[in-house]
Amino acid sequence: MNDYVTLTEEEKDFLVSKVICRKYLKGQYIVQQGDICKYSCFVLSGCTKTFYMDPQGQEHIVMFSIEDWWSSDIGSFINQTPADFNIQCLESTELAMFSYDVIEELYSEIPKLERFFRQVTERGLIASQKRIVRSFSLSAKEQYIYFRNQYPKIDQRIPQYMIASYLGITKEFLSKIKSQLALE
Amino acid sequence: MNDYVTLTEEEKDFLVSKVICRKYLKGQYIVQQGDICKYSCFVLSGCTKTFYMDPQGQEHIVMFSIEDWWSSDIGSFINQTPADFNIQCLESTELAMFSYDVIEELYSEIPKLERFFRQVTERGLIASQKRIVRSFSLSAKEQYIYFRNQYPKIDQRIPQYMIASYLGITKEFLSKIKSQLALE
DNA sequence: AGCAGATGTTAATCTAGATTAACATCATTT
DNA sequence: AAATGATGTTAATCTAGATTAACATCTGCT
Repeated sequence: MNDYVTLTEEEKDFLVSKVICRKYLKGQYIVQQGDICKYSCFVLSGCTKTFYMDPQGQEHIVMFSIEDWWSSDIGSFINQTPADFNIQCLESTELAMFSYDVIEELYSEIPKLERFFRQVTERGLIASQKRIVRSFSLSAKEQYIYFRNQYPKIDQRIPQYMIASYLGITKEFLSKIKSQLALE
Repeated sequence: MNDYVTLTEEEKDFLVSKVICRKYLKGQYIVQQGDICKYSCFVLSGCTKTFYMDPQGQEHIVMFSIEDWWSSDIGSFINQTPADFNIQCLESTELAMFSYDVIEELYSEIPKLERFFRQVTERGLIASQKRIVRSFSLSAKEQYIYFRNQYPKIDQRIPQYMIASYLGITKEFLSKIKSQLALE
């Protein structure tokens, strides 16, 4: 965060006093579908997956969040409505958690943060739109190659079947793609 | 916009003095892929399509913007980098255009606008994420039904082959879906 | 009126990716 | 070390949606 906003000592103290730092264990849920998402979380260490469970019980992974990423169901957080997504820790994960009430307070106390969070959201929107374009202009194989480049480390940290779910394909087909790529 | 921010008379005057209102004709481009997107545009009347032209020359429609929507390549606008998308008018279209330089000026003169644009971006991000989820949890037919409900009017205003492109399917398959739905 | 270009439909064939199921590996637990 | 459960691979078959191509309609234009 230091890269994006410069805060005075008092502002820093105020911010730190309002943020909740908490550690979750592997497997624990930060948000469950249907809950109201009370916190917007900055990942200090570890890894989370954000996923949607469809009526047929199929899991669709929307994003992975690793160190220095944000993790929350923004739709639920912003409007304080039931979450569409589950967020679960794939590893032991440390979070800096901004609660809904506190974030409004932070905006009025430290107007620079309004700008900061606008920019965070802008980057999120840009990434999300790019993902839509990829999903309909690239083949599954191309998307997997893109994924591998985008997250060179994450690939080793999470199981293949979750990568398949993130890409919107089956684990069997991902396996086929990987063996194809190995031959090339 | 009046629904989201309350401005004093001076603020209103200042805003109006900085915004460019312009009319485009059907077929004209507001942004072309590779350009730097200089304006973030609010659609006063008419309709635009935002699309990506892939290396094979295939057109992929990312969104339609009608009255009261925003239309821009935010990625390009925010970072002042070459645009990934084309934005073209499907009808004669009136826009309120906020230039990159002016928007920064507006944020510092009228801090309330910083909040307003953060909220606009948040709503955009929520919509974009929901679209991703739909694209991998709904069949083409279900997505078309969703589209028809979401934009009951747009359906009559734009050609079928563009709707197909928006849905990420071919026009022939959309035609098949429509005749299936007509029988039900 | 008649022609050209843009849009829409139908039907036959093709393919990327899904599904199913059998088997392989690897960790944990007992 | 054997057993259980979680993960990964391979191969056979199936299907949603793509492609191609022929034919309608529906413009506007001369």
